[in-house]
Amino acid sequence: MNVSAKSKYAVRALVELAERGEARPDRLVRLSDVASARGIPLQFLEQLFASLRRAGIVHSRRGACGGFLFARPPAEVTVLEVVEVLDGLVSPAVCTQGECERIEECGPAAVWLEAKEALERVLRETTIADLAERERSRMPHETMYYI
Amino acid sequence: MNVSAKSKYAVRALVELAERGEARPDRLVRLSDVASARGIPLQFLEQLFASLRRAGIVHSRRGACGGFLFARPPAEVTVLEVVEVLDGLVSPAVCTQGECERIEECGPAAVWLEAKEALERVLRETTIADLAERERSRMPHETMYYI
DNA sequence: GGTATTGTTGACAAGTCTTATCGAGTTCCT
DNA sequence: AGGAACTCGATAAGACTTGTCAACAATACC
Repeated sequence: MNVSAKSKYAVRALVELAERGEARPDRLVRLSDVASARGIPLQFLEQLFASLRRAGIVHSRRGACGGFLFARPPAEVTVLEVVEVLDGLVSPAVCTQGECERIEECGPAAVWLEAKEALERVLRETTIADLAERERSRMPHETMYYI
Repeated sequence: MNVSAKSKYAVRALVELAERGEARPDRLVRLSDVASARGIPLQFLEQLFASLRRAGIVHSRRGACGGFLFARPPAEVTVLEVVEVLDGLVSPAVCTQGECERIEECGPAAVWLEAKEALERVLRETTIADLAERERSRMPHETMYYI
C-alpha cells in the first residue's frame, strides 16, 4: 500500500518540467537539470521519462539542444495517469483487476474495490499543473533560477 | 499500490471467523478449518493470526479444543485496523509518514496525503461484521456446513 | 500422568519488486 | 564530420513478499 519511488520521482520531475516549460516555453528541458534541481538520480529518471514518453505524456528530442517537454498541457495530465504508467494499475487488491471469478460473492472484494475508487478519484482530480501552481503560490520567491 | 496477500487473507479469514463465531458462539474456531474453508495456506495463516493476536484483535487458546475467537466484537474491528497490523501504516508515500521535512512546501506531498486520507476513510468505515453480513445476504443458502 | 491436539515461535528460502547503475548505441544540431 | 545529449538493454544489490519447515508449549481428555 505504497506509491513507489518511481511515481513520486516522476511527479516531482513533471512538476519541475512544468515550471521550467512555463518559464521558457521555447526551450526543451534537459533531464540532468531536472535531476539536479529535485535530487533525483539522473539515470533512474531517464528510465521513468522513457516510459512517460511511450505513454504519450511527454515528448522528447535527441541530440544537441535536445530534451523533454509536455506532449499535452500539464493541466491535462493527471497524477493518476502518471502513477498508472509507472506503477501499473492502481488496485488495492488483485481481485479488483478482474482476475477473481468469485468477486461477485466476495464481501471483502467490495471493500478493495471501494478503496480503489476512492484512491483513483483523488489522483484523477489532481493534475501536474495543479501541483506546479501550489508550489508557486507557496514559495513565490527563490524559485526560478535559470542561468 | 497494492494491499498485500497477508491483509487479504486475514480479512477473508476474519470474516470466516465471524460467521463461525456467530453460528457457534461457545466454540473456539480452529485455524485449519478456516484455512480449508477459504483456501488459505494454513501455516501462513498462523503467522497472520499471531500478529492479530498480538494486536488484540483476536484471542486464542492452545491445546485440544483450542482455537481463535474475536477479542472484540467483529462490528468494532475495521478493515483499516487489520491492514495496518499486517501491512504497516497505510501511506501512499513515505512523506505522508512525517519523515520528509520539506512536506510543507511540497505540492506533490499534498496529493499523497489526500490519497491516504481517502483510502483510510473507506477502510475505516467497513468492519468485519459488515463484510460477514454482506456475504450472508448474498448467499443465504449453502453456507454453514458444520459436521 | 500420558497422549493427542492445537497454537507459538523462529529460521529459512524461493521468487518478485524496487531502485538503481553502467555502458554501448543512436540521433540530431552545428 | 564531430560532438553533445538522449535511448535502450543488461545487470545487480537489497528489500519485501509469500510461503514452508521443524521444534516447542500449553491444554483437554482418557
